[in-house]
Amino acid sequence: MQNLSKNQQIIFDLIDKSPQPLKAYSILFNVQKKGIKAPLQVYRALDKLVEIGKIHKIESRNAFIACQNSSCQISKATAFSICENCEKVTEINNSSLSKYLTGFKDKNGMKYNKYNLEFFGLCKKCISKKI
Amino acid sequence: MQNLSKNQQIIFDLIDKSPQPLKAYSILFNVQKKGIKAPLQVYRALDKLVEIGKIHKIESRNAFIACQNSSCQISKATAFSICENCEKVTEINNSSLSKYLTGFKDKNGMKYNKYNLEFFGLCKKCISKKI
DNA sequence: TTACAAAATGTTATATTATAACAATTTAAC
DNA sequence: GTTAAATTGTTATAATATAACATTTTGTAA
Ligand SMILES: [Zn+2]
Ligand SMILES: [Zn+2]
Ligand SMILES: [Zn+2]
Ligand SMILES: [Zn+2]
Repeated sequence: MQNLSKNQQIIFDLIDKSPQPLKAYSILFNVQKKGIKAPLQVYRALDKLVEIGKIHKIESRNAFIACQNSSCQISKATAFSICENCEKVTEINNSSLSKYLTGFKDKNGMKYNKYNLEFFGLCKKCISKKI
Repeated sequence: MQNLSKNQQIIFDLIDKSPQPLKAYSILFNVQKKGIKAPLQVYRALDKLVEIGKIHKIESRNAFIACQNSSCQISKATAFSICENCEKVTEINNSSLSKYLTGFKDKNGMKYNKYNLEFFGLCKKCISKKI
């Protein structure tokens, strides 16, 4: 766990406080008052934060969420549940699932060193609202 | 299995013949000689093809691949292996995996109706080349 | 066979997401 | 202190995707 640089810390703090995933340009808008003015500054910080496992990218949403586990072994094994109604995203921390997927071998002979899994459905709240 | 419209058929044929996933603007470039001139025409066909399960979107690559199974129950349960060296993508068809994931229940009480899984690593060829 | 609705198409403009290229500054290691 | 690596700053541009609106085609049923 290394120290974050100024821009990395500003952007991580914002994402970490957010209850839902944030998009890059929404992050940009929110950190402009702190002196981060250009998309590239945001993307560079995001790249680094993803690389060190402090945040994850939700690929189907082009959005970023703070890691809710212990940096997921540097983002090598990630799983999320995504509510298609309210867009709430939760990181799944389930050892049976991660064991199964980490140990998974397909017949194609590929050697996997990473996976990303996204489940879609309705969250408890949205089910109970019968939406 | 409904019939495809003209644009849908043109674009599906192109994707289906391709050994690797295709990106939207690469598709656009390749079908301009067939009269499809605007991005929106491509995206509309892609949306429809995804909806009916003839193709899948590889989210981490923003690219599209023809379904290699039987339209994956209308794209509700998809898994891919992606070589990070040569970018070869293969659709995984493994009933143990799909059973496990379709039956997966997390403690958060969410009801899942869909998932997408992407494995990353090195394909056989790239391993043997020791890249 | 006409009338209607749904789906698909055509077209222009624009929004959103992401990177290239280059220069300067800060940080960390030796 | 010198150097290399990482980070930052800045402008421009590339790549991905959708909005809005008009028209045409297709399927269905009176
Ligand atoms: Zn995590
Ligand atoms: Zn919800
Ligand atoms: Zn499929
Ligand atoms: Zn390969």
